[in-house]
Amino acid sequence: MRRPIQSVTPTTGTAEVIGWVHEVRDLGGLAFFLLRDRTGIIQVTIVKKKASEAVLAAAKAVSRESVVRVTGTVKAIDKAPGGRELVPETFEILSMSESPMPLDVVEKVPADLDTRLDSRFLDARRPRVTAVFQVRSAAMHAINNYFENNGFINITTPKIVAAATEGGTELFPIAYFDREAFLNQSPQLYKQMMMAAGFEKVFEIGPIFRAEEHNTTKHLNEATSIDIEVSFADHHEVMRILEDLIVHTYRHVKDSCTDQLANLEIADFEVPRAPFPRLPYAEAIAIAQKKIEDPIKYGDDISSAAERAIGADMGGHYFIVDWPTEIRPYYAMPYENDPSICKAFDLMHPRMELSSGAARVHQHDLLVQQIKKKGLNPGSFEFYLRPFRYGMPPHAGWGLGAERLVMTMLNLSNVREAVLFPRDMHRLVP
RNA sequence: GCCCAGGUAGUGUAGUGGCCUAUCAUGAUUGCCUGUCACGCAAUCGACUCGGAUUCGAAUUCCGACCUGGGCGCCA
Repeated sequence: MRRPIQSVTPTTGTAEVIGWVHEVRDLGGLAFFLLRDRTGIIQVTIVKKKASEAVLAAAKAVSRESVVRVTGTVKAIDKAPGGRELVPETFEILSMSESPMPLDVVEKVPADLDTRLDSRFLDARRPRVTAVFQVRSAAMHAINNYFENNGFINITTPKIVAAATEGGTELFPIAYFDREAFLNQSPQLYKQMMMAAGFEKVFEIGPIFRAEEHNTTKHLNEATSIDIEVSFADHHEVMRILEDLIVHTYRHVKDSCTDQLANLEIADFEVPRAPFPRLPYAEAIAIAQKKIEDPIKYGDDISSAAERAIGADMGGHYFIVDWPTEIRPYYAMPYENDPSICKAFDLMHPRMELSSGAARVHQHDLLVQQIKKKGLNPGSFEFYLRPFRYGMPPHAGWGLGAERLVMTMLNLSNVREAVLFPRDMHRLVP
């Protein structure tokens, strides 16, 4: 029976392990092989005078990063990593690795991100890369659990659509039989339609596609969006859900990923404390005006430089609330007493935006009016507008970028580090 | 899309007109080595993105293409 390497202790007795040959140190009469699986590393020690012919032959033939099965007795020994080593009775090569390798798994020599992504399967053998995706997995698990435990219905909506969700962003056109279709930029319209269906609380975690030619460390052309929509809720309520979810997710990662965080050399993993400050847009602009060179004024989008300046001031997660209606999508609900601002918000990490959401317009006529104001044609949104004529409840929701959440949580320098196979302007393979 | 910086062995780098038969590390191959843990020692192998131009001479200068990184813009 194969054992995970981590489970082999000084008192294990005999063990079978299967893993990749991480390093080889041949001292002459004595040779050390480090074997790695996703749980850890164990030293296999061969005393050449005592080992069988078959073990010696396999050990001589094997190359680094080959897959081998080793059975033998476990010896407690202080000098070995983990306080134990395996003395092989059998040493079998299951799959030889070619050499040279496209990159150095052991990380004696660094590799550029581009080189790493070209050989992502090898890159991901590195413990610190594995750790990122184990943390991502744990975070997504926590998020799914949170929704399931709080009465949300998990929905799946189409990624092939006929028209843009919001205007503005560029879409990827695709051939749909004899028609043109697009990859969806957001589940926004569909999750809103499920409010009219009476689902009350829905969530969807799925891919979104944007054909923007952006070339930055925080944008992807294919990303994972965590979306919710809640009936009879306003923006305050969904902000509370969002901050609660963030705290819950951080706490789960902190509790369940101690080894991974150690691998990533994150010693001071802090769970943020809710409630997060609510910073009105107007005040955010005022902070930015004081701190950055570039002119920024009320009514502008918040630039990256402004984001960072305000983030430095706030020091942790925070919301920017009460945005000018003009710079938010048509479905954001304007305040009744001052329609020039709306019930929209962004959740910010000091480094960047993580999420945006709003209380939505649920009145058909107001929605049509707002669509027109944005210079869009209500005719192309007919499928979306119809539900608003037959009893659409008031509702609110948000979308949260999964990759940015992982990126900021682990302080990764590039969002591509949080995606196995990133899609950007230059990368379509692998 | 714009601006800046780059493209040299499998990987990461040094080299800004001749001293380059191109540096260093890692790697691979071979040999030696019984406690390594970035093992050590010795030998060997392996590279100037492509096309054009300038020049007696180009990895190095110029032009073009392609590719990469960072910043901005666009975008949530």
